Amino acid sequence: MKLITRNTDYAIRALCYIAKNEKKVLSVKGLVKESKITKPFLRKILQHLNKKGFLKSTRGKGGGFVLMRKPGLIRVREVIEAFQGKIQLSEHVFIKRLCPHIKVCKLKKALDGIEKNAIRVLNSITIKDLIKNLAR
Amino acid sequence: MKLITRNTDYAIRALCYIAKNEKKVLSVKGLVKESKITKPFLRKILQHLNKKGFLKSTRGKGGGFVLMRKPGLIRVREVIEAFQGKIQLSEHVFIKRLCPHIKVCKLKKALDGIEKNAIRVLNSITIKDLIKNLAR
DNA sequence: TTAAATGATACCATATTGGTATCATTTGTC
DNA sequence: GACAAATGATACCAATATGGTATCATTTAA
Ligand code: FES
Ligand code: FES
Repeated sequence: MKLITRNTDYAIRALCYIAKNEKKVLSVKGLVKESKITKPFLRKILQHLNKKGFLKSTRGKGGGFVLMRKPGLIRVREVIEAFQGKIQLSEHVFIKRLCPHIKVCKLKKALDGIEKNAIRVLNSITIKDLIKNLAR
Repeated sequence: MKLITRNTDYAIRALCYIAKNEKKVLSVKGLVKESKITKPFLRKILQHLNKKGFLKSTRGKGGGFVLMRKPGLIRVREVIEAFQGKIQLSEHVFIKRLCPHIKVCKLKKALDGIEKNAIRVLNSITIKDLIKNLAR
């Protein structure tokens, strides 16, 4: 029951690294050295980030990726949702048929609350926030 | 990314139903009617609840299950953990190798906070709370 | 003795996640 | 134009977790 899958985790790291080198066009090859992820897997992740509008790619020799937006405008919540779909922790209702108790169910309300909190927190953090502390 | 799996969901419902009929020994057969779950699957869930100390079973003809503790002492968090293991939302650290940034990582801190909140909320809800509203 | 119950366990089906491989296309450089 | 270096698209495989079924053994009341 992880909030963040490996895909997403890698994606966030990749974005951080690209953000630290703003302006430069970074190829997968360059990123592989930093991240210790295999090349084909990282490629897949970057391609996805490209499709979802976080990165802009340039093809051909000397190509690579740059950020589409400023790091301060990329929210962790968005990255998570790009890879894992909308954050929905509160699915609890007897399979799919709508439970007759849903209006009064304390558990449902609790789960909704937890979800809301998670979304709020994750939405408040941007890539900029993450690279600030990582001195290295 | 659900906080509660089907197993757990069913288990909670079963506990609620048994709690509403305190004192009575309820067999799987009886519960099946109420819950619309198949018998073998429900059996598995009840057996697990038994092993984990939520229910006490009596075997043989006329046997079945009763609660081991008062509904007010059965916390939703415990039931979740009995089926899904410890609530751990915050796994984010470059696979398993401990990330060098873990001390300062804002994301890690955020995830920890979300997890803490979830545990707190789920720990505050008992089976008693859940059956209070379900008039039926 | 029999029927009704749970205990234990092994098994299968499905979905999700994690990861690899391959071919096609673009583009800078010689 | 040839070639190499890059991404695009896509198909595929492996591992794991979840959801669910089946079967045989054991206990117990009547
Ligand atoms: S029991 Fe139906 S929504 Fe909680
Ligand atoms: S980046 Fe390592 S703990 Fe967050």
